[in-house]
Amino acid sequence: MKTADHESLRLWLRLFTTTTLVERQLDSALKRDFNSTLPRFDLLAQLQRAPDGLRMGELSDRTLTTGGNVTWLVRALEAEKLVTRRVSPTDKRAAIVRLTAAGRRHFAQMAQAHERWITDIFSALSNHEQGALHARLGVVKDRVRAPGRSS
Amino acid sequence: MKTADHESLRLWLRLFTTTTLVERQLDSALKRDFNSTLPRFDLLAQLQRAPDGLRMGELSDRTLTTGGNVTWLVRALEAEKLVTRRVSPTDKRAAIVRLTAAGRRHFAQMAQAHERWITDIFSALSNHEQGALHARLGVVKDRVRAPGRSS
DNA sequence: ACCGAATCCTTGATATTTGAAGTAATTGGC
DNA sequence: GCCAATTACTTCAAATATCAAGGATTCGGT
Repeated sequence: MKTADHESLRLWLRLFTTTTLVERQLDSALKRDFNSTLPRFDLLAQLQRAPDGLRMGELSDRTLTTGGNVTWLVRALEAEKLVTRRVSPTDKRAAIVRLTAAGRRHFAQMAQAHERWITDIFSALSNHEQGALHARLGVVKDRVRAPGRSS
Repeated sequence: MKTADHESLRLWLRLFTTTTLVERQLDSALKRDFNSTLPRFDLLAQLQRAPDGLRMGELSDRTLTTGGNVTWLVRALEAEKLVTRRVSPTDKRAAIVRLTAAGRRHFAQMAQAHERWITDIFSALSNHEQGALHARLGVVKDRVRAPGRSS
């Protein structure tokens, strides 16, 4: 009984711990090599997937952060000329954010290193195992009812 | 090639997303029902496992937060009479933190609800699948070289 | 015993995130 | 077309977290 009862709890603890550890490693590597952070990287990654740009709200959904935070992040990235904002022609309330050419270049470099780090970390698992993990996590994720984000 | 290349990336994105979603759900449920937070709960959980108490540094390791933050959290919990601190008899630099009786009661209530929430979320997976997930995550976790934390 | 190095924590400045409230613009039902 | 309800953002204060620096203490070799 004891084992079965706490199985989920142990799983959650491990999920949390593992994710946090990976997150820190990535974050500190981004800081070290690019003077950036994971939230910034995440935001830029979303933008890169969207050649036509994204609205603030879409960024907020996809990066799983609050609107206020997106405003803050975008302001900083804009100051560094990595993104631009402009008012949507069809809805004056909305702002559309895009990568600049410099932003694309900068992101491309980070993405390459980022992928190396990730691949290295997860190379401890076979491709097949990674697929299984991905699928199982998908089941859990759907159960928590996710609003946005692609994957 | 494309699929294989980005397999790890997709996995990491999903790991991150899933964990974040679960984390939020738990955090807001703790706030709603107990006016608490996940970091507080996590800290109390570590203390409960340690009847003899833990030093600040041990708490910091096990909860994966910085020392300054542990100081802050413990100060708050102490003000609520949920934990006590005393100087270690063998090392005057160290402070030993313990749950109070009230802290134990309070934690027990939260833990019960917490376990229900977790069990519910992960019930989407069979016991066997949970075990497999746990094992795979363990492999990843070990690879990232974790310093502390039990599970 | 003594001194420099390492350890344990706390502090204070900073950075980041959230959450609630406010502003502007759009929509939908009359 | 008009107005209340909704939506998209921004702002601001409060909550949290990090990081570097500093004080106290202990440890290790001599």
